[in-house]
Amino acid sequence: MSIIVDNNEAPKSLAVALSPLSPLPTVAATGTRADSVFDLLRASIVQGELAPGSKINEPQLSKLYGISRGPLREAIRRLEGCKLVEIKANVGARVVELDIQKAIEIYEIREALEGLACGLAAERATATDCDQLRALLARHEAQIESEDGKRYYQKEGDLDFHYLIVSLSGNTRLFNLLCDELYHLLRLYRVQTSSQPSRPAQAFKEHHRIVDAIEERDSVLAELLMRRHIASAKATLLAQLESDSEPGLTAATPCIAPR
Amino acid sequence: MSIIVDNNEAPKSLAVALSPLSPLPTVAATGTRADSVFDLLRASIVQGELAPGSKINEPQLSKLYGISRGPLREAIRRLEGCKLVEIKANVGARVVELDIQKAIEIYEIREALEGLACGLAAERATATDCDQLRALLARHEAQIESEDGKRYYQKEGDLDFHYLIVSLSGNTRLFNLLCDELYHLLRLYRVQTSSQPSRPAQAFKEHHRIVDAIEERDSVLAELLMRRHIASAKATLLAQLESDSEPGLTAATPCIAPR
DNA sequence: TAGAATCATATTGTAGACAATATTGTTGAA
DNA sequence: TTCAACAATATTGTCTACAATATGATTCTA
Repeated sequence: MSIIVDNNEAPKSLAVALSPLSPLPTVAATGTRADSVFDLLRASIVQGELAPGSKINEPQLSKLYGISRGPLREAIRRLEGCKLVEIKANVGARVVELDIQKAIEIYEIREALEGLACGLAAERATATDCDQLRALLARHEAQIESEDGKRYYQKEGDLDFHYLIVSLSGNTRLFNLLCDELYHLLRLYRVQTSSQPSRPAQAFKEHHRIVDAIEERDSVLAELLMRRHIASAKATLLAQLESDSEPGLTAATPCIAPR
Repeated sequence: MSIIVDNNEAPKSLAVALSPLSPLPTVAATGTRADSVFDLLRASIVQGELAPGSKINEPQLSKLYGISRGPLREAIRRLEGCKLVEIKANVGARVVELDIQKAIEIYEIREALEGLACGLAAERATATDCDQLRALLARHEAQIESEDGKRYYQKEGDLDFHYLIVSLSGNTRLFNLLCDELYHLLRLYRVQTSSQPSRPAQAFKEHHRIVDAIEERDSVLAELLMRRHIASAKATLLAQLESDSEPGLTAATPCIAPR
């Protein structure tokens, strides 16, 4: 069932590049065309290849991916469910436009949900789970040495940590909510503010404290620390967005617009 | 904003009865067929007309609603986004099966999110907003007198209150998350445990205390009270689900399966 | 020239037919 | 009788074509 799209620019072939972003193995394997294209489109949006605010042109994309508009439209509906595109009847879909207001809303929600997740993780994590957390932090410490690793840590490594915590919460709906929806939006923001100095060292320290609390089964503290951690991240992001907002938020984004 | 449920069996015509459940006016007006059928299907699922676990048969439903499978499939994708159906590739969609585990997960999330919403509402609510809340409570008090009103209060009036609080939070994404997704699932649970004695008087008292806190701009207290309120509701629901679980949760549901 | 109405074009929404896959029932052998 | 392989059926996945709507350009009028 290999599908080969041989155009040079923009999105890649269906088989390759199923978002190297996802730390957890997604199904994919035997999915439908609609599923594959959903993954590809999501990756394109999240990586900024489809610029925020840009139009989703169905005939164009269906030609690009080599599928008909039927499954494409289903994929777009799923993207709508993830809040990555907005659909207006008889007009079509556009990639979501990010702004400071939306960032605030997302981080308010994230703070509540990850606080919950972290508290639950503290109640439910086994010794093995804690080992896993420590191992992840050790890896991050190593990566944080090099400049490349630092950049990775800022971009994806941080999310790795949060993925793991959320999965340890044992609440699968919470996991889906955060990892299948919110985190992809966060990536979109990170692409936009890619020139950040950020605060990897500080974040790393906070991660350690959070794991301490989880190991001690202190769910109240774990929740509190995670909420603070996210509040800090929010402050950092907002500061960057505000400093960028004058020159024009969307204009500054890397954008390979579909012709 | 009266809510009337007047259908006897199964889905209705496209024009009529676009889910009388939604307290807030949804767009609908000029939507596509896919939008209309989405609303109808969601109402059918939420009201238990399409039994939990039952198969979504595309040719059947497309004939029933008088549309082709294209827009129907888009509607089903949207239902998947709301977690009301589960889709397996090459097999199809089934109405979600509710169980105690899922109820726990939903209420854990709800507690965190509505706690957040209530805290935000306390920070942001204007005097007019508070008047609105008081007025709603007064109406509920009147309704709670009669048996019919009591039943209404248990079923929908309670959600009215929560809708209002969430809308006062000023966080539109939070509003969508709760009102467009979670609350519909809650209704599904309520249909299943429709024989409940419940605790309307107690809930009413708690609502009043919550409004007190919001009026006093005490966001920490408002969050705390809301979380407790939902924790109580969760305990009530779980007790009912457990008492029903022996005779068979799904078998006991009212179910008018599509022929 | 400015604005409104009209027309041409492009894009979305929908329908129906076909292909691919899963499900069900049947037959045959052990 | 039971199990497995196979065939028949039903259902999902996909494609193509057409209808409905929106968008943009053009023309006409004030």
